[in-house]
Amino acid sequence: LRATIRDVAKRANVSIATVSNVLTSSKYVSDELRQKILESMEELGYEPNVVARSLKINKTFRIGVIVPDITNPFFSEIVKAIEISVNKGKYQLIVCNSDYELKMEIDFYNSFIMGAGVDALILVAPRMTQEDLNKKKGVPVVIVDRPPFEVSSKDVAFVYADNYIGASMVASLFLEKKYKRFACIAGPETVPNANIRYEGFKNKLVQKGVRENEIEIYRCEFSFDEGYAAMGMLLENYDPSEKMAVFVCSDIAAWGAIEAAKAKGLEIPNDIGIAGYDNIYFAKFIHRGLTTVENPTKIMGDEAGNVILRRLKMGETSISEPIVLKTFLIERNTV
Amino acid sequence: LRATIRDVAKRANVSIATVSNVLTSSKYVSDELRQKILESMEELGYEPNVVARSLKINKTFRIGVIVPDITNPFFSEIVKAIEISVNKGKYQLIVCNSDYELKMEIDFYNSFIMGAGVDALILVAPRMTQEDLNKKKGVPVVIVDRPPFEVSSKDVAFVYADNYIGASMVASLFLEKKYKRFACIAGPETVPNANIRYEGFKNKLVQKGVRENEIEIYRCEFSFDEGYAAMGMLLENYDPSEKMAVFVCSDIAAWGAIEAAKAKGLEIPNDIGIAGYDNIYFAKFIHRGLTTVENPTKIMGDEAGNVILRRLKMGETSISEPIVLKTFLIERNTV
DNA sequence: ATGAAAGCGCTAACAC
DNA sequence: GTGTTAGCGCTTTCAT
Repeated sequence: LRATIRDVAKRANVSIATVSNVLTSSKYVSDELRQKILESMEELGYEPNVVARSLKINKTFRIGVIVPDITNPFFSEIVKAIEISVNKGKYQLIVCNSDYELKMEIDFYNSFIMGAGVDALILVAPRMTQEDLNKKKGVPVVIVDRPPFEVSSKDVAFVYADNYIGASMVASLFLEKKYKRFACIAGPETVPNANIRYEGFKNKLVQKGVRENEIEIYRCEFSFDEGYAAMGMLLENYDPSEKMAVFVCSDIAAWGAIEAAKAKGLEIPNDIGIAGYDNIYFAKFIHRGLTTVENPTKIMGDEAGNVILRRLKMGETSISEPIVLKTFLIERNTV
Repeated sequence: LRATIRDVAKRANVSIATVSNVLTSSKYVSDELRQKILESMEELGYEPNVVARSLKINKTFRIGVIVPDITNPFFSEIVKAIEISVNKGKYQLIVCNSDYELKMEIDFYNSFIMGAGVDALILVAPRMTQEDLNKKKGVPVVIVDRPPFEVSSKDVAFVYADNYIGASMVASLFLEKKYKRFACIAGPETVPNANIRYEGFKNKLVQKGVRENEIEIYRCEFSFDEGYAAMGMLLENYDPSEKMAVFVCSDIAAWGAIEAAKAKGLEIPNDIGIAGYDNIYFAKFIHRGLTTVENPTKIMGDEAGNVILRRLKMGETSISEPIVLKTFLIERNTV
């Protein structure tokens, strides 16, 4: 059995309070006793029980992270950045994959905000409605990669980049490169940013004279496989001479789309132009460089962690204004 | 402030024991009272405090996972599989990135096995020495993707595939394809499997008549960047007519190596053959298909979770024999 | 069927 | 400087 603070106290002939004092160094303890206590700990192989401490001080030093799929590089980059950021404050991450499913996401969310097993919660690209979100109890939450909205609590923060203008920049590029037909393989309708990207893309095109009903739209999940499948549908009767450019909702789906196009024998960007979104680490090696839009995973994760740390360590009472990050086009070789 | 079990009891005019009984459904409670209690909970927005429960029952329903880098697809696939597996038992994952650093790994390990903040621990491709590992206290640990060794505790399990024969299969393929020169971009010497892969590769070659001192060896970390850099060194004065084949320690490093070769204008596999290891999800799309060896992430993660669940839920007292998984060559287009 | 009370391991206020 | 003690929120005997 694991030794407790009592065992240490007994062995060192001191009270448990004194042991606790050397543990937390909250009070001065004479060198003599401190030494004896340290020895006793050593001999007993004692380590404090973090659960008991958590109960007492009402802090767990753990932060919940809900993410659609850790296997998607975009998300794993964010999670990594969050971890690095919060490690500065000795916090650990409890990460949950919702598998892109609303129901799982909500289940995780509810279990976190209620059980009090975490000190804070970070939601990455959540799909919940505003209403679900507002069930929030005591724990501070920060929402990453989703546009901000009115929120009932002063304890919800947002960190994101403006996807509308990001998407409009790819529309401009398509026009500049003289493509004749346009399509968007958008993300799921349940994802706010997916719709925003589509809108930004479409509106810019329309504004420049493209007729709205000439802009094709497809939908797919943010995954390689679904990007591949969506492109397959799009290509069903496509003639390369039409010079089409397609904006795919995310890099990982764009990669799938590219492979689908290649499988059909198409040359990129000559037979078809393809742009992604996110600028994941691997993007520069996808088909000699995927043209995409920067979505700063490292900065988003870092800022999310910072917001939490300020709130938790420095006791900042209400949470910051939405943090909006820079976005820009990354021109490479697929458009 | 969050409501406690006392508040609920008071509001429902019952004792806290009765409230607890409806929470845990460990004892029969009359419908009348149960109803009243449920209502009170609803009205107060009560949810049990998981920390207090953990302290009492000495279970946290959390499992620590230490992984070199969640951003590496090989590892994120494993973590995902572990999560899916342990979710069956309502366990959550605390994931820590050691950033491939021994020191961080050991620090995380120690903090986990001592603090008792987790019910079990999963180490993915750890670099610790046997000695470090044996400091283990009470918590069960399972070690994934590392060859088993004698261990002091009966509470350590192993899940892995035989990397020695996996690597020897790529050597055989190289020979079969009539390559004339051979190199291995191995992983770090601190990683047992990195050495085993190198040995398996080299020994097969030697056994088939290649002279040992003709097999070049380079070392790099399991990352894209380091694979790229290592290949850069190897290529410094390489003449394509020499028909070299290089075995890179992991798919992600192999991808880097491939990009480095492409950057030098080399054609793969004509000017140089490259094989990886792991068969990550993306492998089939790296340069029209990376030739590699299956390292079953899904199965490893799943089995690791199962071992833990059996130990934790079914109270299986000592832990299973090492679980060794199938491995096989995946021939694609880079060799 | 329900309640009283002990106690999980720790921290912190208070007393000496 | 050190010790005594209450109590964090829950589960679980043991009475009744």
